[in-house]
Amino acid sequence: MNPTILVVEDEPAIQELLAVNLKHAGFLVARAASAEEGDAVIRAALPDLVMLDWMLPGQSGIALARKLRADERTKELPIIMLTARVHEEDKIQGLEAGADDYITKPFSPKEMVARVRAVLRRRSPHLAGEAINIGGLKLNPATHRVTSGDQNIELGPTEFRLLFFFMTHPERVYTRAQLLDDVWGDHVFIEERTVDVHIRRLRAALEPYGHHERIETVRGTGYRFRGN
Amino acid sequence: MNPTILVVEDEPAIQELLAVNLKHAGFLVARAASAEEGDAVIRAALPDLVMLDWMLPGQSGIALARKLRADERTKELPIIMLTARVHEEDKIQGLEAGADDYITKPFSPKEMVARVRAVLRRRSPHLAGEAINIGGLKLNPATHRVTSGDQNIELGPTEFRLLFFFMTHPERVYTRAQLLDDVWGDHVFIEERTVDVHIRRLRAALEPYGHHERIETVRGTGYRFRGN
DNA sequence: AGAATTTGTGACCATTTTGTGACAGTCCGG
DNA sequence: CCGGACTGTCACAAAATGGTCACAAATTCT
Repeated sequence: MNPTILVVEDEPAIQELLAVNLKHAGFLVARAASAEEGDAVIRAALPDLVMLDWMLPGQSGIALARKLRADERTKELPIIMLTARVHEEDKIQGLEAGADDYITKPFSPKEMVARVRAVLRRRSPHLAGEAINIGGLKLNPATHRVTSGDQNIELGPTEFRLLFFFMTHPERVYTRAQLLDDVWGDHVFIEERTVDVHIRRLRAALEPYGHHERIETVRGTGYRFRGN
Repeated sequence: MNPTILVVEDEPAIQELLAVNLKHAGFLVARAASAEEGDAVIRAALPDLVMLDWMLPGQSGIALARKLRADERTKELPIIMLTARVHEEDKIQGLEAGADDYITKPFSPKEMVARVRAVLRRRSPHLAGEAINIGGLKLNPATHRVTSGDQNIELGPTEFRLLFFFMTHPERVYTRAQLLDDVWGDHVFIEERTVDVHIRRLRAALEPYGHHERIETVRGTGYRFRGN
């Protein structure tokens, strides 16, 4: 359902930045810190798109791109190159190597995500994220907006992520632990009850529009978003 | 409730990729980086399926597979092998070792998840997250919903667990002690008559839909869920 | 039939689980 | 450096659930 994106980037901070924003946009993210590692991951499991840093320790990103294009199995794999700057000659090299798009640092996260969507859409339209509409409650991942009819619903960041997760996984019950894992991130140490509080805040925000009852409590287990 | 999958894979990036996609599909994921570690994990807590890399440092995956098949307690444990390529001879070895399916690298994450579901479904449908349907009474473990036709049946947590147990073990008589063990958990100290009360509550909840008579009393012994 | 067992039922209350409001720390833009 | 937005925790309130009990009803045994 959700596309998997492989991020090949040696700088931890930038890798993290990319990963967070992509996850936030609903993508699944795999990471690699070097071209070799990226190559290994790709040989094991084809992602839907590769985001490849131009400059990598050891084998360069562009070399990996060429290699991918040369292999029958990865010929079609979309590639986005990350570069400090694109000179004309780099561009030519890159086009040769077969990148589908470039993103130059520094980049805005929103733009980055938009580029990823654009490339995915070109390859296979259904992978790109469209606005989700469930019973009149609309969430647009691209514009980061939640609306009901023409009314704008203001949400804090966490509320937004929570609602996004629910709307992309309707009808299914999630425990507090699972929600912490999926919405907050794996390694955090947060009280499970904190989830309750955010559920409440989200409900309060949706309440004026009547959508609050979509978030159902499943006693003894967790919460569920009613998808119909 | 959600099936647990043990991933035995030494390559961190691939392990992560597997884990991310499996979690996303609603599975709980345990990890091990070597056959030995995997073995230990399995002995500590039986997962519902093992995804086993063919090539592992030290003891090979295939050796672990054989070992699992040889042990009475893990004889039935579904195994999916991850291989770089399957030669005919590997296949024979693998079949001997008792793998239920193979996934050859590179694989697409979506396909991988589909395979896992397929294997689980073969063993026991409800583990694949499928609803159980007995005579029009439907129980969906993923959404934690019980329905008859399009009517929603509200159940408390214990009632739900009890019904789940019955529906996954129809046609068989259970004593109160066995039910306490299986539905409540081993170590509890609860009056046996308490089971009767919950049976009654469950019957009451099912009664408006005519399914109450499925729960049959076997005098002098216990209860049975009629499976057809 | 009458007594003895076993199971069904309704009610009660303690415990557990969830909802809510408040609060203090952090982060960020101005 | 200030003020506002946002988050994670707490403590307490509200709700629901769960285990028992006492008694009724049903079944079996003499």
